[in-house]
Amino acid sequence: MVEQELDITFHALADPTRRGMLASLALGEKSIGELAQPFAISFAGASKHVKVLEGAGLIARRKVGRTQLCRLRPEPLARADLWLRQWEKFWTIRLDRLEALIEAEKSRQ
Amino acid sequence: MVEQELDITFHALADPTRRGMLASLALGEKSIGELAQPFAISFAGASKHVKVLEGAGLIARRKVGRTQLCRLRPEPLARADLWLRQWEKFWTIRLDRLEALIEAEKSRQ
DNA sequence: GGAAAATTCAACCATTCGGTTGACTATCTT
DNA sequence: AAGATAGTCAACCGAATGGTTGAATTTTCC
Repeated sequence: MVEQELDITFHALADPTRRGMLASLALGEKSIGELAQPFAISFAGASKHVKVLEGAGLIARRKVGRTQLCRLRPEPLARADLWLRQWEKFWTIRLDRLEALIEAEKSRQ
Repeated sequence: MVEQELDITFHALADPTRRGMLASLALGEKSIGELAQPFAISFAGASKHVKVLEGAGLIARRKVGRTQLCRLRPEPLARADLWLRQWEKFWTIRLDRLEALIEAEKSRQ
């Protein structure tokens, strides 16, 4: 069953809009509208993305009046990370170089 | 550009057949046929999965006679892990519990 | 030289994806 | 009671996904 969880988690993470929403939620609870706002996307579109994230267990919601407040649920991220760290031994030698490279790219942009 | 790399990497990882192929490659170089064998899948189907993995930079190939030998390329895994570790602070408190839980599940099965 | 093996390619298929629009529901505000 | 606001639902669309089959290609083996 762990296998299928990874399917769902990695699929949820494979979309830049959804990763952006998670990043936004890292700063605190957000409504669907607030999550949609940075992206050129309809309300219904955002609602679908939120449903995917919820289906992956990456967020939870609570209703406050007419708005839905979403908050981050990090467990699936931890599981995905655990899976990725299986492979650590294959890259550790080069990870320092990689980290520097990503830093360089970030500041170049 | 880092963003799109994550799209492609996470998408490649979102399929159990492809993750299985990576696991198989962790033990050493494999031909397409050897990669296909554990899965109830056609040769051409396996070839497509391999192409996805290659497109994500997760494997490289070299031709030896009429067979294609694939080997693991861990860099994209390292990048994905780097991204996931951004979120570490959201789960660290509970990671020990999670790790135990996954261990328990593994041995229960 | 000819058969067998390891792949790839092209065409096809059903399903899913990410997006839209428009109608609907629920809640708040006035 | 009448908007306006926040969100969902259902239907649709085009593109991509994961799979197949069958023909073609390259290399090896006899």
